[in-house]
Amino acid sequence: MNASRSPVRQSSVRAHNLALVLQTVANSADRPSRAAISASTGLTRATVSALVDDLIAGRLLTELDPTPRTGAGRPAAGLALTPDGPGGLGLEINVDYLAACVVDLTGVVRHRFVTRADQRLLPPAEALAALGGLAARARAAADADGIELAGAALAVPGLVAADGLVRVAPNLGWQDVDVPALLNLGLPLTVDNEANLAALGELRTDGGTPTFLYVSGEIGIGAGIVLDGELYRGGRGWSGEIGHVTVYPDGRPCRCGANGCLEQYAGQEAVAADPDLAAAALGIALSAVVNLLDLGVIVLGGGYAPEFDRLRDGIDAELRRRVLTAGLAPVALRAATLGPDAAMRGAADVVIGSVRDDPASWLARSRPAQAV
Amino acid sequence: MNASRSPVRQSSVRAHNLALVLQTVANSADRPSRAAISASTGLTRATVSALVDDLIAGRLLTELDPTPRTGAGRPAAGLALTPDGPGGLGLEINVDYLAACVVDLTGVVRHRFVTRADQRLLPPAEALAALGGLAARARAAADADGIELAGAALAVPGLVAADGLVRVAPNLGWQDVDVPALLNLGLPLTVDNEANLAALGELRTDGGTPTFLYVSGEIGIGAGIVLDGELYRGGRGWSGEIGHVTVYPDGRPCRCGANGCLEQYAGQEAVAADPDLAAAALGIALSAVVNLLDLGVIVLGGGYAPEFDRLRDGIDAELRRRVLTAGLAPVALRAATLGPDAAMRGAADVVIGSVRDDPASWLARSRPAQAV
DNA sequence: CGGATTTGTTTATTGGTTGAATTATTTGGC
DNA sequence: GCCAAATAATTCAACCAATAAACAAATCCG
Repeated sequence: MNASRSPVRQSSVRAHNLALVLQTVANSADRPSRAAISASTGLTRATVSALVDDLIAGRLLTELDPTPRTGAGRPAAGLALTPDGPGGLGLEINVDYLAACVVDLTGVVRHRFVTRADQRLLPPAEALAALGGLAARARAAADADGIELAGAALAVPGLVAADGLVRVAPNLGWQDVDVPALLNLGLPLTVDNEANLAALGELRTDGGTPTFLYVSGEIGIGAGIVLDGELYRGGRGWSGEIGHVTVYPDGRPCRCGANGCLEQYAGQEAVAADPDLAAAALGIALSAVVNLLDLGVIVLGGGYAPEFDRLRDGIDAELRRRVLTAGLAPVALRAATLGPDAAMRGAADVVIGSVRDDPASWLARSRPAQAV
Repeated sequence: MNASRSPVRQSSVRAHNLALVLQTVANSADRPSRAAISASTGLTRATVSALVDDLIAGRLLTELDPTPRTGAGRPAAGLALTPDGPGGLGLEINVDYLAACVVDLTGVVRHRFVTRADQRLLPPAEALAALGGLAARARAAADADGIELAGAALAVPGLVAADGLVRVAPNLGWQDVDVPALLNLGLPLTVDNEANLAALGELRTDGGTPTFLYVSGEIGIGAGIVLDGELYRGGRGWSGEIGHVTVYPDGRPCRCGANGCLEQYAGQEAVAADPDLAAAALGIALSAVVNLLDLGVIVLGGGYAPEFDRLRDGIDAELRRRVLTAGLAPVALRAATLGPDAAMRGAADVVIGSVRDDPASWLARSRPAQAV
């Protein structure tokens, strides 16, 4: 148990239990009743009722008239997340497109906007201005649906510091771009690495194992490490740079200055040129990850997903050979289920996840002008 | 915020705040007063007083008569951890010795017992029986000091499953040894990998950065990954197997069946034979770790500690070359401060850490026979 | 010696969960 | 068709723990 550094007051108890109830509903396949929530959380029915009342009043839950249950006794009222409560604005900027989407609390993509254009030619401020326009359209669409955006998150193909400063995004040609200063949406904005956010997108859609590695193969190679349902960002937010893990110490020179980086053997071009070489290199690097972190599941996304069948066996062979515990428990390899939208979806999920994880803060917000 | 799966009742609030107060005292360089604790935690003085009363009654804190303070106003009563409260029993079994120690709540090693003998010749049951004898001596010594052992933890050089089952300890010749069944001390027993526990030992003594990698070079090479002050054990508890990270894909064959594992280039023999080669190989593997996990500190322990000066530059060179973010923030390399006792110390620290992190459970224990 | 100052305790209040009793709404048996 | 059993949800008194504010204790300083 890691006792965090802050005191707990009674209101924290309520905040915690509100989150507990909301997440129980969210993670439930069916529509649980108050009594079912009480049974599965250990809270009293009375307490659950009180909490649910708050969540309904705050437009996070709805009671469904048609009760999906049978048996003897008073029928239960099914509870579910509201599709017309708060929503998340997911944004992505990448080499050849801009994208925005609105996801409601239930996780459904309600609106999706994409602009194809080469972003490498533009100064960051212009690219972000264009993205701001897209975001405004998304926001108008959300307003029309009665969805109040709780925040926005932006996926960037680069290293992002904790405050949203993009230190370097090589394929965009960006360096030290202060995104929050250039992209003011009037919403709380989170900026994160695209592989990180794509990993979170996979987490939410999969629903299965909460601990896995997501590897995205584009021009560069990035990875998102999800441990116990949470993204591991590292000390400075620069985790997951698997593209620069050394595979062949004296191998091909990399643009980063080192030799034999994975990126040179399993980047987009390399995969196209020689899938077997790419698979072997990936297998070597992934074995290192599994030996270090004891992950049971690896998800291949981005450009790897469509090539999955061509890569699988080659990767598997290396994993079986090089992972110390491969004999005790095999490593599962899967293709990502989300397509190219993964990062944008993950970004939106981060926003709605923040509401689902801490509904009390959302309910307590100084209610902003509804649908300006 | 990760809302965990359990409900929070009022008693949890108290449990949390008890831990908060106790840890505030533990992490304080001086002897804080109730008022100082109140200021640094945000709890009311009245609340702190009530909590401190409980902790004193439960023999976790003591009030120090000589108050180390000056100024105007009523003098404060200094608070400190009691040296005669609960203690931890740290155990270690390794290739050529058995060891046990008693550490009190303040972190001081009160007693230490070591038996040198080759454990590879013995069946596991016999080795554990001998360890049990050592543990009994340690317990008697603790009793004589008025220390009530809160539990025991055992460091083993091998893969340990969550329930204490040692799946394989190659250098002991163990396979599937059910340690808790063979070593009944009448105390809660934790079994963990030696590198993991040594890492925790370093964490407690260092007190500095809570995120680092501890690498221990013995016959095999193990690593403990400490993230935000907590050991990362991986999905099945088998994290940190850095010894089998591939360094040279087509290199020397390893006893694990793969080729080019770090262990073949930086194990005990390899370091002795060619320190430069070992340093380069370590540097390559450590670069992979840093690229993946964004760690800022690496601690070299075990057999590496005495060789630190010979290894440092070679490792550093590879890190500078191969870590993508080396230019943005350098990686700090350090030798471990704890000697060969690190794992045993870490084991004892785990026990006293469990009391410090959750004093409420300790206070609520069905008081066992004192000093049987 | 008396005011200022800081520490620690006492007391009434508040917020939030609990448990038991109560009300509500269905199924099923006679 | 009506009553018993069963299940769902709400109401209400009790309790637990933190809070705020007043109060008591112990020292320094002028």
